[in-house]
Amino acid sequence: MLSPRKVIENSLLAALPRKDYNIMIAGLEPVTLTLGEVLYEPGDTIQHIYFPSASLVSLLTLADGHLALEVGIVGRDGMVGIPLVLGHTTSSVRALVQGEGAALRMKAGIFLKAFHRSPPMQRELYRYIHALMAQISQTAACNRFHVVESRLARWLLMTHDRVQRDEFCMTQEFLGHMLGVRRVGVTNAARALQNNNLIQYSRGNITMLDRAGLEAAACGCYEIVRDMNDGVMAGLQPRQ
Amino acid sequence: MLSPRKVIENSLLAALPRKDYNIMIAGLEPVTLTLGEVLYEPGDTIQHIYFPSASLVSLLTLADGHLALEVGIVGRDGMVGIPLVLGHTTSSVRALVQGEGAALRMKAGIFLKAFHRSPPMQRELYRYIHALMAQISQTAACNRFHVVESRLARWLLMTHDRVQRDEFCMTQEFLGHMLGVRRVGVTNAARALQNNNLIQYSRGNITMLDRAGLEAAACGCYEIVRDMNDGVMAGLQPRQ
DNA sequence: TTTGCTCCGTGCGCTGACGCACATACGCTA
DNA sequence: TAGCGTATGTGCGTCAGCGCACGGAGCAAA
Repeated sequence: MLSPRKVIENSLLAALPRKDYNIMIAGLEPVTLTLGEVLYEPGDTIQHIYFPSASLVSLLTLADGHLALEVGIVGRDGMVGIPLVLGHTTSSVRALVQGEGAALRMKAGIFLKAFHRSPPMQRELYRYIHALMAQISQTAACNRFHVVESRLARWLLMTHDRVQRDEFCMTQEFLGHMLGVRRVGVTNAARALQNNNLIQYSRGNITMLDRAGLEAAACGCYEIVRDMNDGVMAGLQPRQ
Repeated sequence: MLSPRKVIENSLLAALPRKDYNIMIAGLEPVTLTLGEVLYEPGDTIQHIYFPSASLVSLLTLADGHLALEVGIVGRDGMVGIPLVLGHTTSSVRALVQGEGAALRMKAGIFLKAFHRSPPMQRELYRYIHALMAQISQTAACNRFHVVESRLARWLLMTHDRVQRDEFCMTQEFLGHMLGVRRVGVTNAARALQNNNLIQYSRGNITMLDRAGLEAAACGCYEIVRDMNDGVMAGLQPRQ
């Protein structure tokens, strides 16, 4: 069975009152998401929703046979499968596992029942959707206006916030798909960051060396999104 | 008082059952939105929500003192003030009136009460939010990957769908803010479209000449977003 | 008719990123 | 320790879009 509550490391679940937590937990099963696994393609019917705990999932939009572009990151702060919450059964983006690790999974039908029985879960998810929309919007502007190096720094920071490890695995090819640029573009940007001793890079292993330095190298978009998220999370407690 | 129901030209309101429509209508007041009016800035507390009927509102993200970038368009198919629906009181984007005309407005507090009393309104708005997220995501990719000319064509088509007039008023400067490019970039793109007899352009007045041609000139993003919206709208009826 | 304002068109040097191709480096397996 | 596959580094020509600056054209009030 599932491990005791305190190790359920997903923020949305952790914030639930005991009663609602029990409603949710009944249908959840622990899974391990593997790097590169695709949870949904655009248009796919959503079979399961996922609450990442130690894993990380990217939401990607595709365009005209082009490269993909990441529009959102979901870690232990969120849920994958948001369309269900909004009364839709299909995903409009690709959901790709970008950080290997643990998650809790639930069948779509069971989730919907539990969701409708739990007003606190509803409130949390709606607020999370607000934060996600803000994240997507800001990322859109960032991808339009800022140079690759700043965007890479932002992306590393956002990832770091969610995996809570100083080292993670990520090839440049993969990063190119996230940022919507060529691998070579990532190579140059990563080397620039490495030359400034902000990160350490080797064969897919990225080590964060200097968070403060990275925040300086990143564009303001990182802070904007982070602060908005804080606002959301802070807002979770006082209500009712 | 408000005009009879059939001229309430907002899709979300028009789709409501009589009972729920009456709940909503009680708090609505007709207003005329004027070109360039800012309904919210990022961080602003939302005082009113708006259901555009003949008007058009752009959702813009700002970045580092850069140009703005449109992430979404709201016309008679939607509502402005979505954060309220998601339990938040502040906007994370700028809402700018981009097409002058009529809308129905409601005070935030009254709206929230009405919203919570009307499950059909809830269902419709949640489904609209799904469509809006899809629109934002796809627009993000489009703004990243496609050339100005295609994006301009897409933008004109999306606007045309919502204003349902063949002519509308829009300076190139303004368009630059929507697409996140310089005015001169718009000039070049607009001239290319005009040279192909797709639009007619003069001192802020754009006339659509050839929709099919514009669809050919636009990137696939237009169709992707439109089809997803159709899916949402089609989905509104059969449920329950 | 002149003045003034807003809007649109053009030119030019610059640069970030692209697309393509090839060269190296690491680490695993045989 | 030779070989192979994956991952990273480099080079080069091209181009869309930028920033800046100025020229011209339509419209309205004086």
